[in-house]
Amino acid sequence: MSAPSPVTISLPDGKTMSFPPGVTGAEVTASIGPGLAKAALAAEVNGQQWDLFRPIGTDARLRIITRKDPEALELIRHDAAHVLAMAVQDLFPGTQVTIGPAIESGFYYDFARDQPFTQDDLARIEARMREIVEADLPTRREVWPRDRAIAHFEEIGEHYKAELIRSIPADQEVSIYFHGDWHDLCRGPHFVSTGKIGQAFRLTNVAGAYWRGDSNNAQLQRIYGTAWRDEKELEAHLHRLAEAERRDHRRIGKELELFTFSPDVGAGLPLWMPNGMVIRQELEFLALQEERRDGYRRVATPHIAKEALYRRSRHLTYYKEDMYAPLDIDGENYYLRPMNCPHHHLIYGATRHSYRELPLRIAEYAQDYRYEASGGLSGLMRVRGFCQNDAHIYCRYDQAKDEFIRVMRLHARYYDLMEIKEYHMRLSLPDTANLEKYVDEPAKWLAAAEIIRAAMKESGYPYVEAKGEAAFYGPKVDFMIKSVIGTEYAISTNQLDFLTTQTFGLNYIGDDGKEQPVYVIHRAPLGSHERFTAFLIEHYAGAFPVWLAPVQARIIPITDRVADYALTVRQRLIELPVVNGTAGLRVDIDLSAERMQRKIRDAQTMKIPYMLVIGDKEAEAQSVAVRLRSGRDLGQMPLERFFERIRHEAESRRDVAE
RNA sequence: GCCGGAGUAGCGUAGUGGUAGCGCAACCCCUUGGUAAGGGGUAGGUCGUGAGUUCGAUUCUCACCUCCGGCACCA
Repeated sequence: MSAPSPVTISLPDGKTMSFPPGVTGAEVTASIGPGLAKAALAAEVNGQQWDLFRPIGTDARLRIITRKDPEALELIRHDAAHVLAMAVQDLFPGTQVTIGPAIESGFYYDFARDQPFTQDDLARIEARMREIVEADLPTRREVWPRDRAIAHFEEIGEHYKAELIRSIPADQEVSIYFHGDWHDLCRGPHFVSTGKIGQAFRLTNVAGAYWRGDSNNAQLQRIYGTAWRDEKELEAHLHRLAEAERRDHRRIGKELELFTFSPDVGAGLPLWMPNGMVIRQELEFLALQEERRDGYRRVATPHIAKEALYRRSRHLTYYKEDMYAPLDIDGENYYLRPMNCPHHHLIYGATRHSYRELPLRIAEYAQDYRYEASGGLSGLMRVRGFCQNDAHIYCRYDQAKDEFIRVMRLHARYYDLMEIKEYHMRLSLPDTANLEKYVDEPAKWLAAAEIIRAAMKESGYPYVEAKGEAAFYGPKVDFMIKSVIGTEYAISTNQLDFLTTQTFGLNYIGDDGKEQPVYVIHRAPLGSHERFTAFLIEHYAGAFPVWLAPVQARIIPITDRVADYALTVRQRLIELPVVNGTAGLRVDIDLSAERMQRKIRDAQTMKIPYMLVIGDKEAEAQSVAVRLRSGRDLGQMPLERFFERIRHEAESRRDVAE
């Protein structure tokens, strides 16, 4: 980093410009080099817009950005990507460059090279990058005709670059950025020299990535790095990563003994342990209560079905790749079901329905199996066997919007209860340019999308639209969350289906005595047990509220003298009537020979909400000494008062503020 | 599925061409202790699975399984 001083820049018409006192002392850099090819339009200094010149028929701009500016981050990262490419080509001649953008928290560059980069290579590359930054090579921008650029990059063996330029319209010029002799096709902007990047960067990892994001293309090697304005920011970022790792549901799932996997069962097929099962059951019990309030009725259906069912449902047309191969039973193909809709549709179809009895809402926490791509499996977030909080609502066309809204409100109740705020809603639509993934009924797609838009508008929830994300049978609203490692998942869904009435012949008798088609809403506000629990583990960092905690209270006797009293307290807690509890309170007792401090530590490690310390004083007073996992000591509390407190928390599903 | 990396006791890890240590957990003994680790001892591993190379493989090679980081996929 250069010494703080006022900055003077020469501009194309010979004038120079110096910056006002406000930026004196700050590091000031320009987005394009002093070899500015064309004139500047405007500059931004400390957030203020400065008009400098009239445009001279060009898109070239001068923007002044100090390193303190948040925008500097993107420049630093983009510059770092260039310097990364320089270093790689310097150390590994013959490696072709492709693209290298700035991304959230860093940058990457994709290279074409036969040999993989090793961890040692990364260290060497990073060292070379530091030298290039130290050398402070000046940046220069040139504008070339497209054809010259293609010829040039082909000549120097950069075939990927040449291909990129070919996709630019023929009459356009392209900008080439030079850092010393090294140069790259680039739109810019860049700092005036490589020294402006600073040294607060790290190369983090290498990964495979397909050329132009298409798995039919060659696979390139992507080197990722992180870059910041100063060491402090870098440290803070690394610290955040470490914190995220501590919340990772895979790690906590192991520590708290919630679930496990076995190679002998298979990839993506989770085994729920007793502690994890508590969370499942409590979620299911919550769903049971909420759905009963909303008029749902429960059903139960098998995990498999014959091929004919999935032919009829169109799963074998649109969804076969995601299904496990069939089992041959007595010469017939049976499939593990990937969804529950067909089974539920058969239940609807088993009886006649009058318009008066609609909507009919049938619900089931139902097990599904999907043959997800092996590389996409991730802990409980993405699995091959899972249990969905599923329900299908069969209604009249004129009821669809209101039913959809009703489901949105159900989502809102769940999200409010669990204080889930970090998510966004996505209206998932078909890709009209690529309809083979979807049922070919353009008018019905439009009508369904309009119902959802109207429902979303009326309920007032913000959302974004996304093409190519719909189900094959209809559009939907997905609730998108991010895992702790930054991967986005749909955690809840609310879908509209116009196909089923045709494929399954589902209808109702209208007030005119004639058969009318039904509309179907598929919904899973709690997603699957697997993904939702994974999310909750990370959301709560394993410190579940009392209603979800596998163990809600642990009794810690200080001496053997009070063991009998401790056992009595435990039994009274277990038998305490709790309206919402699936099976009373979950309380255990630490009768080990360890010291109290040690027992407290063990309970803390398991993130148990309540530690009930019992010694002679408590036994004498028929009380418990209550410690919260936050570390707060609530002191001695009469038994009855503690019973009231924990019962209230379990029933309301809301912890008392600590 | 693809590219790369990795699999050693329940968990976290060290290590080696001559069949393996450490910490935590477990178990036993001593300690009966007042809010995050008292002390001592014992047991526990066919080093992911299978094949190959070798006098000898946990170590080297290959295949498979599983996991991790990305990419692609993701109702």
